[in-house]
Amino acid sequence: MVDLHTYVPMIDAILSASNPDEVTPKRIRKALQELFGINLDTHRKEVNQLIIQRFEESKQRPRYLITKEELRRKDEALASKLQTAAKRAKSSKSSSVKKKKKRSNNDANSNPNALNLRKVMISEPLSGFLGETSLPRTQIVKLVWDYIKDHNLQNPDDRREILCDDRMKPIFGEKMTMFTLNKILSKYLSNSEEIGVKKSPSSPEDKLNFPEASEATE
DNA sequence: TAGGGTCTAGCGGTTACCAG
DNA sequence: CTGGTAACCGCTAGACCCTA
Repeated sequence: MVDLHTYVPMIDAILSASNPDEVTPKRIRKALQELFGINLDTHRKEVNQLIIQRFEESKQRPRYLITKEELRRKDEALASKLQTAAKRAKSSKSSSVKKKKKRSNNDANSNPNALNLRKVMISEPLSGFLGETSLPRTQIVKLVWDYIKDHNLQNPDDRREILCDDRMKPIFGEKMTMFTLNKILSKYLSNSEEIGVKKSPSSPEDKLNFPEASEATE
């Protein structure tokens, strides 16, 4: 039985010396193997868990060479990677489980939906129309619908169609359907609070900007 | 065969309409 | 009455393929 805690000081050292954008549990494990001349493959899960644990604790310790903001961002990035690694390790166990087409309600409920919480920047003239410069997307849609109903702008023959008034025309045009509403809205909404905000690595362009995001998981 | 890497569907929120 | 559909978004669980 290997006492993994023997390697804690070295894990800490690697974590503190590593670039959070590049470090992964796998890389740390491999570094340990090289440094100590051992094979940790049979203890992979335990080692990964220990690395994640040390990472969490390392967040409590100060680092002086970078700014607080930089530190916060790097920690968030690494935390995200390590958490994803932990999730994947968990989910991989169920790979043989019968496929489910839909996720359970429990899963959905345990995940606060980013779409509902994340604020988007509203550009002119929509911001003038709504009187807000940033709101969650769902709230923007709701506000627009409130306005439409308050002013009775739906086509009585086809209530999916919206006949825009003078205030709406510069933004939405003469008329639109409830489906194109979202499409038009998206023209005036931008991501997000700041340039370079963390985006999903799932799109091709993001992979270019965040190449490590797709390789960091274990 | 386990686990890493990549890809994709579904989540929530809004509404009205239509088919079963 | 209920569920599906339509538009849009970022994130993530889960599926699938590949590698060691």
